[in-house]
Amino acid sequence: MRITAEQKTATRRRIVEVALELFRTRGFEATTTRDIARAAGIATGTLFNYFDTKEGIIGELASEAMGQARAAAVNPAAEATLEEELFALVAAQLRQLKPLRKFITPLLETVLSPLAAARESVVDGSLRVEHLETVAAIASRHGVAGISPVSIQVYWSLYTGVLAFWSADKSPRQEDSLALLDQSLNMFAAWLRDSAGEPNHERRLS
Amino acid sequence: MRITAEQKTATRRRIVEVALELFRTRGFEATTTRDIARAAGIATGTLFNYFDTKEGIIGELASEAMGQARAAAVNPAAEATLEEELFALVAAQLRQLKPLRKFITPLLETVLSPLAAARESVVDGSLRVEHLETVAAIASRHGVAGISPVSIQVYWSLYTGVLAFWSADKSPRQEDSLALLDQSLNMFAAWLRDSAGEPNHERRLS
DNA sequence: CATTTTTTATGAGCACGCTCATTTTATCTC
DNA sequence: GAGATAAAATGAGCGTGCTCATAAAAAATG
Repeated sequence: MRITAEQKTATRRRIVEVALELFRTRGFEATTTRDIARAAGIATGTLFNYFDTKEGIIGELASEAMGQARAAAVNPAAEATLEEELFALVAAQLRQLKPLRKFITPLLETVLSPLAAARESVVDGSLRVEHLETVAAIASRHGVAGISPVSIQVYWSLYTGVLAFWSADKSPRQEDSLALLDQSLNMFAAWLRDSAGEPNHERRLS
Repeated sequence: MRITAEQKTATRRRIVEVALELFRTRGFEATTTRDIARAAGIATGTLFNYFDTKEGIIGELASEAMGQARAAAVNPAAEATLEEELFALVAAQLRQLKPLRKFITPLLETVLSPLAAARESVVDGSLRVEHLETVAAIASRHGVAGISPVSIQVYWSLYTGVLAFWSADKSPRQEDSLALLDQSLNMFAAWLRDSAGEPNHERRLS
Protein backbone atom coordinates (compact mmCIF):
# COMPACT_ATOMS: atom_id res chain seq x y z
CA MET A 1 0.00 0.00 0.00
CA ARG A 2 1.43 3.33 -1.04
CA ILE A 3 1.70 6.33 1.17
CA THR A 4 -1.06 8.17 -0.62
CA ALA A 5 -3.29 5.14 -0.49
CA GLU A 6 -2.81 5.11 3.26
CA GLN A 7 -3.70 8.76 3.37
CA LYS A 8 -6.85 8.05 1.45
CA THR A 9 -8.08 5.43 3.84
CA ALA A 10 -7.08 7.67 6.73
CA THR A 11 -9.18 10.49 5.30
CA ARG A 12 -12.04 8.10 4.79
CA ARG A 13 -11.84 6.98 8.40
CA ARG A 14 -11.68 10.57 9.59
CA ILE A 15 -14.80 11.45 7.65
CA VAL A 16 -16.71 8.54 9.08
CA GLU A 17 -15.62 9.31 12.62
CA VAL A 18 -16.32 13.02 12.67
CA ALA A 19 -19.61 12.36 10.95
CA LEU A 20 -20.61 9.83 13.59
CA GLU A 21 -19.76 12.31 16.30
CA LEU A 22 -21.75 15.08 14.65
CA PHE A 23 -24.73 12.84 13.95
CA ARG A 24 -24.72 11.75 17.55
CA THR A 25 -24.66 15.23 19.00
CA ARG A 26 -26.78 17.14 16.51
CA GLY A 27 -28.73 14.51 14.63
CA PHE A 28 -28.52 13.47 11.01
CA GLU A 29 -30.61 16.15 9.34
CA ALA A 30 -29.12 18.97 11.37
CA THR A 31 -25.63 17.98 10.30
CA THR A 32 -24.73 19.39 6.90
CA THR A 33 -22.18 17.96 4.54
CA ARG A 34 -20.32 21.27 4.92
CA ASP A 35 -20.14 20.65 8.67
CA ILE A 36 -18.70 17.20 8.14
CA ALA A 37 -16.17 18.40 5.60
CA ARG A 38 -15.01 21.26 7.81
CA ALA A 39 -14.70 18.97 10.84
CA ALA A 40 -12.67 16.53 8.75
CA GLY A 41 -10.44 19.31 7.42
CA ILE A 42 -11.33 18.92 3.77
CA ALA A 43 -13.36 20.81 1.18
CA THR A 44 -17.02 20.05 0.62
CA GLY A 45 -16.37 18.68 -2.80
CA THR A 46 -13.70 16.35 -1.49
CA LEU A 47 -16.21 14.72 0.79
CA PHE A 48 -18.04 13.53 -2.28
CA ASN A 49 -14.90 11.98 -3.68
CA TYR A 50 -15.09 9.59 -0.77
CA PHE A 51 -18.83 9.05 -0.43
CA ASP A 52 -21.50 9.31 -3.08
CA THR A 53 -24.14 10.59 -0.69
CA LYS A 54 -24.53 11.73 2.86
CA GLU A 55 -26.36 8.49 3.62
CA GLY A 56 -23.40 6.57 2.28
CA ILE A 57 -21.43 7.63 5.33
CA ILE A 58 -23.83 5.91 7.70
CA GLY A 59 -23.91 3.09 5.19
CA GLU A 60 -20.27 2.43 5.86
CA LEU A 61 -20.81 2.38 9.60
CA ALA A 62 -23.78 0.08 9.24
CA SER A 63 -21.90 -2.17 6.89
CA GLU A 64 -19.13 -2.69 9.40
CA ALA A 65 -21.63 -3.39 12.14
CA MET A 66 -23.40 -5.94 9.99
CA GLY A 67 -20.18 -7.73 9.25
CA GLN A 68 -19.31 -7.97 12.92
CA ALA A 69 -22.78 -9.23 13.68
CA ARG A 70 -22.46 -11.97 11.12
CA ALA A 71 -19.15 -12.99 12.62
CA ALA A 72 -20.54 -12.91 16.14
CA ALA A 73 -23.52 -15.05 15.22
CA VAL A 74 -21.69 -17.98 13.69
CA ASN A 75 -22.77 -19.97 16.69
CA PRO A 76 -22.94 -23.62 15.76
CA ALA A 77 -25.08 -24.56 18.75
CA ALA A 78 -26.10 -27.89 17.37
CA GLU A 79 -29.55 -28.07 18.84
CA ALA A 80 -30.66 -24.57 17.84
CA THR A 81 -33.83 -24.33 15.79
CA LEU A 82 -34.13 -22.30 12.61
CA GLU A 83 -35.94 -19.49 14.34
CA GLU A 84 -33.42 -19.46 17.17
CA GLU A 85 -30.53 -19.10 14.79
CA LEU A 86 -32.22 -16.34 12.85
CA PHE A 87 -33.09 -14.61 16.10
CA ALA A 88 -29.47 -14.78 17.20
CA LEU A 89 -28.32 -13.27 13.92
CA VAL A 90 -30.69 -10.34 13.90
CA ALA A 91 -30.33 -9.71 17.61
CA ALA A 92 -26.58 -9.50 17.08
CA GLN A 93 -27.17 -6.99 14.32
CA LEU A 94 -29.30 -4.84 16.58
CA ARG A 95 -26.65 -4.94 19.27
CA GLN A 96 -23.95 -3.88 16.83
CA LEU A 97 -26.10 -1.19 15.29
CA LYS A 98 -27.14 0.26 18.60
CA PRO A 99 -24.85 3.31 18.50
CA LEU A 100 -26.47 4.25 15.20
CA ARG A 101 -30.01 3.61 16.26
CA LYS A 102 -31.15 7.18 16.66
CA PHE A 103 -30.17 8.35 13.23
CA ILE A 104 -30.32 5.22 11.13
CA THR A 105 -33.72 6.02 9.64
CA PRO A 106 -32.37 7.66 6.49
CA LEU A 107 -30.23 4.63 5.87
CA LEU A 108 -33.11 2.26 6.30
CA GLU A 109 -35.01 4.27 3.76
CA THR A 110 -32.34 4.20 1.11
CA VAL A 111 -30.73 0.81 1.62
CA LEU A 112 -32.76 -1.57 3.69
CA SER A 113 -36.34 -0.59 3.17
CA PRO A 114 -38.42 -2.90 1.04
CA LEU A 115 -38.50 0.07 -1.26
CA ALA A 116 -34.84 -0.32 -1.99
CA ALA A 117 -35.32 -3.88 -3.17
CA ALA A 118 -36.03 -3.09 -6.78
CA ARG A 119 -34.87 0.49 -6.91
CA GLU A 120 -32.38 1.29 -9.61
CA SER A 121 -29.47 0.83 -7.26
CA VAL A 122 -29.37 4.33 -5.85
CA VAL A 123 -27.27 2.58 -3.31
CA ASP A 124 -25.79 -0.73 -4.19
CA GLY A 125 -27.97 -2.92 -2.03
CA SER A 126 -25.15 -5.19 -1.00
CA LEU A 127 -26.35 -5.07 2.58
CA ARG A 128 -29.61 -6.62 1.41
CA VAL A 129 -28.03 -9.28 -0.73
CA GLU A 130 -25.52 -10.30 1.90
CA HIS A 131 -28.10 -10.62 4.60
CA LEU A 132 -30.42 -12.69 2.45
CA GLU A 133 -27.56 -14.98 1.54
CA THR A 134 -26.76 -15.51 5.18
CA VAL A 135 -30.39 -16.28 5.90
CA ALA A 136 -30.61 -18.71 3.01
CA ALA A 137 -27.51 -20.47 4.27
CA ILE A 138 -28.98 -20.84 7.75
CA ALA A 139 -32.27 -22.07 6.32
CA SER A 140 -30.69 -24.70 4.14
CA ARG A 141 -28.67 -25.92 7.12
CA HIS A 142 -32.05 -26.58 8.72
CA GLY A 143 -33.36 -28.55 5.81
CA VAL A 144 -35.21 -25.71 4.17
CA ALA A 145 -33.28 -25.48 0.94
CA GLY A 146 -34.11 -23.33 -2.03
CA ILE A 147 -36.55 -20.95 -0.44
CA SER A 148 -38.92 -19.53 -3.03
CA PRO A 149 -38.60 -15.90 -4.10
CA VAL A 150 -41.90 -15.06 -2.49
CA SER A 151 -40.79 -16.55 0.82
CA ILE A 152 -37.67 -14.47 0.68
CA GLN A 153 -39.77 -11.41 0.06
CA VAL A 154 -41.96 -12.29 3.04
CA TYR A 155 -38.87 -12.60 5.16
CA TRP A 156 -37.65 -9.23 3.93
CA SER A 157 -40.92 -7.59 4.88
CA LEU A 158 -40.63 -8.93 8.40
CA TYR A 159 -36.95 -8.12 8.74
CA THR A 160 -37.23 -4.53 7.59
CA GLY A 161 -40.33 -4.15 9.75
CA VAL A 162 -38.30 -5.14 12.78
CA LEU A 163 -35.45 -2.79 11.93
CA ALA A 164 -37.82 0.09 11.35
CA PHE A 165 -39.68 -0.51 14.56
CA TRP A 166 -36.43 -0.86 16.45
CA SER A 167 -35.08 2.44 15.15
CA ALA A 168 -37.92 4.22 16.88
CA ASP A 169 -38.45 1.84 19.78
CA LYS A 170 -39.22 3.75 22.95
CA SER A 171 -39.06 0.81 25.36
CA PRO A 172 -36.13 1.07 27.84
CA ARG A 173 -33.87 -1.50 26.29
CA GLN A 174 -35.74 -1.98 23.03
CA GLU A 175 -37.21 -5.18 24.36
CA ASP A 176 -40.36 -4.48 22.35
CA SER A 177 -38.29 -4.87 19.22
CA LEU A 178 -36.98 -8.21 20.43
CA ALA A 179 -40.53 -9.35 21.10
CA LEU A 180 -41.51 -8.31 17.60
CA LEU A 181 -38.50 -10.11 16.18
CA ASP A 182 -39.31 -13.24 18.17
CA GLN A 183 -42.90 -13.35 17.02
CA SER A 184 -42.05 -12.53 13.43
CA LEU A 185 -39.52 -15.32 13.22
CA ASN A 186 -41.69 -17.90 14.95
CA MET A 187 -44.45 -17.17 12.54
CA PHE A 188 -42.13 -17.27 9.57
CA ALA A 189 -40.39 -20.53 10.53
CA ALA A 190 -43.65 -22.29 11.27
CA TRP A 191 -45.06 -21.18 7.96
CA LEU A 192 -41.94 -22.28 6.11
CA ARG A 193 -42.28 -25.77 7.56
CA ASP A 194 -46.01 -26.03 6.98
CA SER A 195 -46.15 -24.77 3.45
CA ALA A 196 -43.16 -26.80 2.35
CA GLY A 197 -44.93 -28.82 -0.28
CA GLU A 198 -48.26 -27.08 -0.42
CA PRO A 199 -49.50 -25.75 -3.73
CA ASN A 200 -49.97 -22.02 -4.07
CA HIS A 201 -53.58 -21.04 -3.87
CA GLU A 202 -53.49 -17.76 -5.67
CA ARG A 203 -56.38 -15.42 -6.08
CA ARG A 204 -57.11 -13.00 -8.84
CA LEU A 205 -58.22 -9.43 -9.17
CA SER A 206 -61.88 -9.51 -10.09
CA MET B 1 -70.17 27.69 0.44
CA ARG B 2 -68.84 31.09 -0.53
CA ILE B 3 -67.44 31.95 -3.89
CA THR B 4 -63.88 32.21 -2.63
CA ALA B 5 -64.17 28.96 -0.76
CA GLU B 6 -65.20 27.34 -4.01
CA GLN B 7 -62.22 28.93 -5.67
CA LYS B 8 -59.98 27.51 -2.98
CA THR B 9 -61.16 23.96 -3.49
CA ALA B 10 -60.97 24.51 -7.24
CA THR B 11 -57.36 25.61 -6.94
CA ARG B 12 -56.62 22.63 -4.73
CA ARG B 13 -58.11 20.28 -7.30
CA ARG B 14 -56.18 21.97 -10.08
CA ILE B 15 -52.92 21.54 -8.21
CA VAL B 16 -53.57 17.86 -7.63
CA GLU B 17 -54.52 17.26 -11.22
CA VAL B 18 -51.67 19.06 -12.93
CA ALA B 19 -49.28 17.46 -10.45
CA LEU B 20 -50.61 14.01 -11.30
CA GLU B 21 -50.14 14.70 -14.96
CA LEU B 22 -46.60 15.97 -14.49
CA PHE B 23 -45.65 13.08 -12.22
CA ARG B 24 -46.98 10.67 -14.78
CA THR B 25 -45.08 12.13 -17.68
CA ARG B 26 -41.83 13.18 -16.03
CA GLY B 27 -41.72 11.29 -12.75
CA PHE B 28 -41.88 12.55 -9.22
CA GLU B 29 -38.32 13.70 -8.66
CA ALA B 30 -38.02 15.35 -12.05
CA THR B 31 -41.09 17.44 -11.40
CA THR B 32 -40.28 20.52 -9.34
CA THR B 33 -42.69 22.41 -7.15
CA ARG B 34 -42.05 25.37 -9.43
CA ASP B 35 -43.25 23.29 -12.39
CA ILE B 36 -46.42 22.34 -10.58
CA ALA B 37 -47.12 25.90 -9.52
CA ARG B 38 -46.56 27.25 -13.01
CA ALA B 39 -48.78 24.59 -14.56
CA ALA B 40 -51.50 25.39 -12.04
CA GLY B 41 -51.17 29.12 -12.71
CA ILE B 42 -50.10 30.12 -9.23
CA ALA B 43 -46.92 31.25 -7.51
CA THR B 44 -44.57 28.79 -5.90
CA GLY B 45 -45.35 30.09 -2.45
CA THR B 46 -49.06 29.71 -3.02
CA LEU B 47 -48.60 26.01 -3.64
CA PHE B 48 -47.44 25.67 -0.06
CA ASN B 49 -50.56 27.39 1.21
CA TYR B 50 -52.41 24.36 -0.08
CA PHE B 51 -50.00 21.54 0.67
CA ASP B 52 -47.34 21.34 3.36
CA THR B 53 -44.97 19.31 1.26
CA LYS B 54 -44.55 18.00 -2.24
CA GLU B 55 -45.35 14.51 -0.95
CA GLY B 56 -48.57 15.85 0.50
CA ILE B 57 -49.91 16.21 -3.02
CA ILE B 58 -49.59 12.50 -3.72
CA GLY B 59 -50.84 11.98 -0.21
CA GLU B 60 -54.15 13.50 -1.19
CA LEU B 61 -54.42 11.30 -4.25
CA ALA B 62 -53.55 8.22 -2.26
CA SER B 63 -55.97 9.15 0.47
CA GLU B 64 -58.84 9.34 -2.00
CA ALA B 65 -57.85 6.01 -3.51
CA MET B 66 -57.74 4.38 -0.10
CA GLY B 67 -61.18 5.66 0.78
CA GLN B 68 -62.64 4.28 -2.42
CA ALA B 69 -60.93 0.97 -1.82
CA ARG B 70 -62.42 0.72 1.64
CA ALA B 71 -65.84 1.45 0.23
CA ALA B 72 -65.37 -1.06 -2.58
CA ALA B 73 -64.28 -3.82 -0.22
CA VAL B 74 -67.21 -3.74 2.18
CA ASN B 75 -68.20 -7.07 0.77
CA PRO B 76 -70.22 -8.96 3.33
CA ALA B 77 -69.74 -12.30 1.63
CA ALA B 78 -70.79 -14.31 4.64
CA GLU B 79 -68.56 -17.29 4.07
CA ALA B 80 -65.34 -15.37 3.43
CA THR B 81 -62.41 -16.21 5.66
CA LEU B 82 -60.33 -13.65 7.48
CA GLU B 83 -57.51 -13.89 4.99
CA GLU B 84 -59.91 -13.65 2.08
CA GLU B 85 -61.44 -10.46 3.40
CA LEU B 86 -58.05 -8.90 4.06
CA PHE B 87 -56.94 -9.95 0.62
CA ALA B 88 -59.98 -8.30 -0.92
CA LEU B 89 -59.30 -5.09 0.96
CA VAL B 90 -55.66 -4.76 0.02
CA ALA B 91 -56.22 -5.93 -3.54
CA ALA B 92 -58.85 -3.20 -3.88
CA GLN B 93 -56.31 -0.69 -2.62
CA LEU B 94 -53.77 -1.79 -5.16
CA ARG B 95 -56.33 -1.49 -7.93
CA GLN B 96 -57.25 2.02 -6.85
CA LEU B 97 -53.66 3.07 -6.39
CA LYS B 98 -52.57 1.71 -9.72
CA PRO B 99 -52.37 5.06 -11.54
CA LEU B 100 -49.96 6.23 -8.84
CA ARG B 101 -47.87 3.09 -8.76
CA LYS B 102 -44.84 4.38 -10.59
CA PHE B 103 -44.24 7.37 -8.37
CA ILE B 104 -45.69 6.37 -5.05
CA THR B 105 -42.36 5.46 -3.51
CA PRO B 106 -41.79 8.84 -1.85
CA LEU B 107 -45.21 8.61 -0.29
CA LEU B 108 -44.57 5.13 1.01
CA GLU B 109 -41.42 6.41 2.61
CA THR B 110 -43.01 9.31 4.39
CA VAL B 111 -46.43 8.00 5.27
CA LEU B 112 -46.75 4.27 5.00
CA SER B 113 -43.35 2.89 5.67
CA PRO B 114 -42.81 1.14 8.99
CA LEU B 115 -40.47 4.03 9.57
CA ALA B 116 -43.35 6.44 9.69
CA ALA B 117 -45.01 4.53 12.48
CA ALA B 118 -43.31 6.28 15.34
CA ARG B 119 -41.92 9.26 13.58
CA GLU B 120 -42.81 12.61 15.06
CA SER B 121 -45.75 13.11 12.73
CA VAL B 122 -43.88 14.60 9.82
CA VAL B 123 -47.02 13.63 8.05
CA ASP B 124 -50.09 12.90 10.07
CA GLY B 125 -50.18 9.16 9.65
CA SER B 126 -53.93 9.01 9.31
CA LEU B 127 -53.59 6.60 6.40
CA ARG B 128 -51.87 4.19 8.74
CA VAL B 129 -54.34 4.56 11.57
CA GLU B 130 -57.35 4.24 9.32
CA HIS B 131 -56.09 1.13 7.64
CA LEU B 132 -55.23 -0.57 10.91
CA GLU B 133 -58.67 0.25 12.26
CA THR B 134 -60.27 -1.32 9.23
CA VAL B 135 -58.15 -4.41 9.66
CA ALA B 136 -58.96 -4.65 13.36
CA ALA B 137 -62.65 -4.40 12.53
CA ILE B 138 -62.40 -7.21 10.00
CA ALA B 139 -60.44 -9.35 12.42
CA SER B 140 -62.87 -8.93 15.27
CA ARG B 141 -65.70 -9.82 12.92
CA HIS B 142 -63.87 -13.12 12.49
CA GLY B 143 -63.59 -13.77 16.18
CA VAL B 144 -60.08 -12.39 16.58
CA ALA B 145 -60.82 -9.48 18.88
CA GLY B 146 -58.28 -7.25 20.54
CA ILE B 147 -55.22 -8.08 18.50
CA SER B 148 -52.06 -7.46 20.47
CA PRO B 149 -49.81 -4.52 19.60
CA VAL B 150 -47.10 -6.86 18.43
CA SER B 151 -49.49 -8.66 16.08
CA ILE B 152 -50.52 -5.34 14.64
CA GLN B 153 -46.89 -4.49 14.10
CA VAL B 154 -46.34 -7.83 12.37
CA TYR B 155 -49.26 -7.09 10.11
CA TRP B 156 -47.87 -3.65 9.35
CA SER B 157 -44.52 -5.15 8.37
CA LEU B 158 -46.24 -7.49 5.93
CA TYR B 159 -48.58 -4.84 4.56
CA THR B 160 -45.90 -2.27 3.88
CA GLY B 161 -43.74 -5.00 2.45
CA VAL B 162 -46.44 -5.79 -0.08
CA LEU B 163 -46.96 -2.15 -1.00
CA ALA B 164 -43.27 -1.58 -1.44
CA PHE B 165 -42.81 -4.66 -3.56
CA TRP B 166 -45.84 -3.74 -5.62
CA SER B 167 -44.57 -0.25 -6.32
CA ALA B 168 -41.63 -1.75 -8.14
CA ASP B 169 -43.24 -4.94 -9.38
CA LYS B 170 -42.02 -5.79 -12.87
CA SER B 171 -44.44 -8.63 -13.58
CA PRO B 172 -46.92 -7.84 -16.38
CA ARG B 173 -49.98 -7.23 -14.24
CA GLN B 174 -48.26 -7.14 -10.87
CA GLU B 175 -49.40 -10.67 -10.21
CA ASP B 176 -46.22 -11.26 -8.23
CA SER B 177 -47.47 -8.70 -5.74
CA LEU B 178 -50.76 -10.51 -5.43
CA ALA B 179 -48.93 -13.76 -4.80
CA LEU B 180 -46.89 -12.08 -2.09
CA LEU B 181 -50.04 -10.61 -0.58
CA ASP B 182 -51.75 -13.98 -0.64
CA GLN B 183 -48.88 -15.76 1.06
CA SER B 184 -48.35 -13.00 3.60
CA LEU B 185 -51.98 -13.03 4.64
CA ASN B 186 -52.28 -16.79 4.77
CA MET B 187 -49.28 -16.95 7.03
CA PHE B 188 -50.56 -14.12 9.20
CA ALA B 189 -54.08 -15.48 9.59
CA ALA B 190 -52.87 -18.97 10.40
CA TRP B 191 -50.51 -17.59 13.00
CA LEU B 192 -53.21 -15.42 14.53
CA ARG B 193 -55.42 -18.46 15.00
CA ASP B 194 -52.65 -20.71 16.33
CA SER B 195 -51.10 -18.32 18.79
CA ALA B 196 -54.44 -17.15 20.15
CA GLY B 197 -53.85 -18.17 23.74
CA GLU B 198 -50.21 -19.14 23.62
CA PRO B 199 -47.81 -17.53 26.06
CA ASN B 200 -45.05 -15.39 24.64
CA HIS B 201 -41.74 -17.15 24.63
CA GLU B 202 -39.40 -14.25 24.57
CA ARG B 203 -35.68 -14.45 24.30
CA ARG B 204 -33.10 -12.09 25.67
CA LEU B 205 -29.91 -10.50 24.49
CA SER B 206 -27.06 -12.40 26.04
C1' DC C 1 15.70 16.29 -13.02
C1' DA C 2 12.26 18.17 -16.59
C1' DT C 3 8.08 16.99 -18.64
C1' DT C 4 4.02 14.75 -19.30
C1' DT C 5 0.12 12.26 -17.55
C1' DT C 6 -2.87 10.91 -14.02
C1' DT C 7 -4.99 11.49 -9.68
C1' DT C 8 -6.91 14.26 -6.02
C1' DA C 9 -8.58 18.59 -3.83
C1' DT C 10 -11.09 22.76 -4.25
C1' DG C 11 -15.04 25.93 -3.60
C1' DA C 12 -18.07 28.71 -6.50
C1' DG C 13 -22.25 27.52 -8.23
C1' DC C 14 -26.64 24.83 -9.39
C1' DA C 15 -31.35 23.29 -8.51
C1' DC C 16 -34.09 21.90 -5.24
C1' DG C 17 -37.96 22.21 -1.44
C1' DC C 18 -39.64 25.39 1.28
C1' DT C 19 -40.18 30.20 4.01
C1' DC C 20 -41.69 34.71 5.03
C1' DA C 21 -41.98 39.83 4.68
C1' DT C 22 -44.63 42.26 1.61
C1' DT C 23 -48.41 43.15 -1.48
C1' DT C 24 -52.80 42.23 -3.29
C1' DT C 25 -57.45 40.85 -2.84
C1' DA C 26 -61.62 39.85 -0.43
C1' DT C 27 -64.74 40.66 3.55
C1' DC C 28 -66.78 43.27 7.14
C1' DT C 29 -68.47 47.65 9.49
C1' DC C 30 -70.77 51.93 9.55
C1' DG D 1 -68.99 53.32 -0.90
C1' DA D 2 -64.93 54.64 2.25
C1' DG D 3 -62.18 52.81 5.52
C1' DA D 4 -60.61 49.13 8.40
C1' DT D 5 -59.59 44.38 8.94
C1' DA D 6 -58.72 39.73 7.60
C1' DA D 7 -57.26 36.29 4.25
C1' DA D 8 -54.67 34.84 0.39
C1' DA D 9 -51.07 35.31 -3.18
C1' DT D 10 -46.51 36.50 -4.28
C1' DG D 11 -41.62 35.75 -5.53
C1' DA D 12 -37.07 36.97 -3.76
C1' DG D 13 -34.34 34.48 -0.84
C1' DC D 14 -32.48 30.71 2.36
C1' DG D 15 -29.98 26.52 3.26
C1' DT D 16 -29.53 22.14 1.56
C1' DG D 17 -27.09 18.08 -1.01
C1' DC D 18 -24.39 17.65 -4.63
C1' DT D 19 -21.62 18.92 -9.27
C1' DC D 20 -18.00 20.32 -12.14
C1' DA D 21 -14.49 23.33 -14.27
C1' DT D 22 -10.17 24.45 -12.52
C1' DA D 23 -6.02 24.07 -9.74
C1' DA D 24 -2.78 21.60 -7.10
C1' DA D 25 -0.28 17.46 -6.14
C1' DA D 26 1.62 12.91 -7.25
C1' DA D 27 3.25 9.39 -10.41
C1' DA D 28 5.02 7.94 -14.51
C1' DT D 29 8.21 8.59 -18.34
C1' DG D 30 12.56 9.84 -20.74
